Amino acid sequence: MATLKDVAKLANVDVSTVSRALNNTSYVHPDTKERVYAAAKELGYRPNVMARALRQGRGHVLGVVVPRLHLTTFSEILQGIEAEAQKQGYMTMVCVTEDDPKVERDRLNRLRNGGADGIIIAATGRNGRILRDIQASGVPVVQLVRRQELELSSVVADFEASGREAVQYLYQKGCRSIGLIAGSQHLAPYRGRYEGYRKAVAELGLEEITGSSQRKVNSFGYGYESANQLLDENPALDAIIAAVDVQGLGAIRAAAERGLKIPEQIKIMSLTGHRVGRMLETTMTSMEMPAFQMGESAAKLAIEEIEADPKHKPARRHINFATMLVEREST
Amino acid sequence: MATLKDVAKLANVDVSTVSRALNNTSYVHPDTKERVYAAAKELGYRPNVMARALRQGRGHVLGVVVPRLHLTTFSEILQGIEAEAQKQGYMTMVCVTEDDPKVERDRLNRLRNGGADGIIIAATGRNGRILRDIQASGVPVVQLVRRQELELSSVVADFEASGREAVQYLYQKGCRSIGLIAGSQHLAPYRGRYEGYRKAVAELGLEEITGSSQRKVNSFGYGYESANQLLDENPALDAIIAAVDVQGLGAIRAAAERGLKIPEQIKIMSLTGHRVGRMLETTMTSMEMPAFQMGESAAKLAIEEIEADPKHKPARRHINFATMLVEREST
DNA sequence: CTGAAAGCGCTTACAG
DNA sequence: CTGAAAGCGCTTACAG
Repeated sequence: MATLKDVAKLANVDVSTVSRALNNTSYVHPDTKERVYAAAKELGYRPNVMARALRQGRGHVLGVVVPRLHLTTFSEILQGIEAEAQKQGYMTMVCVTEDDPKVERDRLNRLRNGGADGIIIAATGRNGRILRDIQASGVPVVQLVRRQELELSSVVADFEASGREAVQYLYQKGCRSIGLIAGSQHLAPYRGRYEGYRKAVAELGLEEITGSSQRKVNSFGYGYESANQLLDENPALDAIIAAVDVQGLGAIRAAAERGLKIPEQIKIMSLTGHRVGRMLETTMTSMEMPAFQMGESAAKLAIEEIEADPKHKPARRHINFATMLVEREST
Repeated sequence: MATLKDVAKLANVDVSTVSRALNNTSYVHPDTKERVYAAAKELGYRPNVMARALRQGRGHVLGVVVPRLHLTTFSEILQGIEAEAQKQGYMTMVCVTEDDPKVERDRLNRLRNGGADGIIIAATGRNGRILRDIQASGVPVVQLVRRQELELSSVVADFEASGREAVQYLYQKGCRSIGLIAGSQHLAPYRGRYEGYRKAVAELGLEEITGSSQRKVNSFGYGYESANQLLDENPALDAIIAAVDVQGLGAIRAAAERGLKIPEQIKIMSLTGHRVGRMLETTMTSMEMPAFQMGESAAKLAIEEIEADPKHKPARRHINFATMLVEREST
């Protein structure tokens, strides 16, 4: 690989001149510039990003830490992050934790040692101190979907509102016995959805009916088992709200197996649309969140903070995206 | 951030000794070592990965280039890559191209300039020369899912066999008019599936019936439109094979809208399982590919070649994973 | 307008 | 067993 030195030799100038010419970083005589360009081209010169990164103290890398990608909104969010990163000249380093705090810690440590200029994370909630440390050391941290630490910027969807609106919508559709597949209360989004559900149900004078399962929370099995539990214990149930799409799929399956007609006998909807809802045999009503945009937004926040003048770092920001009811056949 | 120099000063030794002690790279007196460790700990020293990368000419980074992630097997494959990368001390840099050759070229150029030690790519097929160049320049390239260049290592599923076996399976189930949602013939996997289909149909003396659409190939809409076309043009159709799951969902939807009973009146299956097939109201038979393992395998190939003695680089390898028929309710 | 020098933070032959 | 020096490939004040 040709280096700056090789180009300099061929163009008969100093490496510093080559650097300036190639980066347009200060005036260089047009003739010289031309010679430099020609030499660079002839040698197929490509700047070494690691050297530049070391020198500038910035590698133009965004670290992204998520629990999972497959069949998850994180895959769509990640596409949004990557798109924005591309636009701004950043690369995206991705780490999958499976929500294991130890794995998370390892990856964070690796990322902070110069691997990433900023970190976007859907955290387990067990490494809060490390995250605050990282932020304090000058590497901005943006929380994704799960807001665990108030001191760190975040991009989330309004899960509480989505829980509330779902109940109101179903009530207006005539439902009076509305079950919620609640999910893990350790994680902010599930907690938020439950809060919204709880308040709306109370306001409407309905009974609170929740179901859960021992399975992995973001799974078909979780939805399937929880729905069966809800249906077993509440013969009058006329609606099921699932926290996420794959749980909703499980609930649809459970209802279908019992011969319950959707939506006539039971209405089912999901609080987090993956865009899978519209692809089903019976398409599923859901509260869609703008996942791609949320990714872009998180990337913007991180990059803005990375590139801000160190003396005037922007304040922490919490961005809350509204979710939108998309009515389909299941309700 | 504390540097080696700071640690050296505090421990009263030279930086080189600190480096040796911390990396266990040659004998250091136990007492010295202890002092170094203590100093490093006290300062919260973390090695700067960029400096190390520049010096060693290797950043322990794997570049992964895919067309898309959301609702795609690539998200699962990526999890496999990332898991193997983690295990071997590598980070994963991901680039999403949307199958745009220009984006692909840009990202590849960025990756090769020191961003990545090896590249795993599901390529558009339009940047073959760049890929061969990269491989020639010492950065190994592994093709993923789509084998476009014979000179480059690859990890794929046996798409041709999956097409063939699907036809044989449906034939044995009694189907005699089997349609294929073919997909783009520019891309190796679709071509492979079609080849398998074509041969099997010919051997069995059946008619070749294919459908397509103008929509984005890996989409619900593509499957929906193609299925409608197949059903319109072939009243006797008794089976539809979709190339990928999301197309299969579209086909199921199209059949359901026409009031066709699945599987009694029409059987539907997919040639590439995303694990979505088992979550449906009518679960979908599919040829599942071991996506996670394929990711691990691609990462292993790449890392092996990265770390091989430059004098004895391993030969190119083509790994072909068998797919497996998973029978469900749709057939 | 351009060159010479220092330095980003490491690693690694080379001495001793 | 450890230190001093060179160097990975750049960028960027500092002169002139």
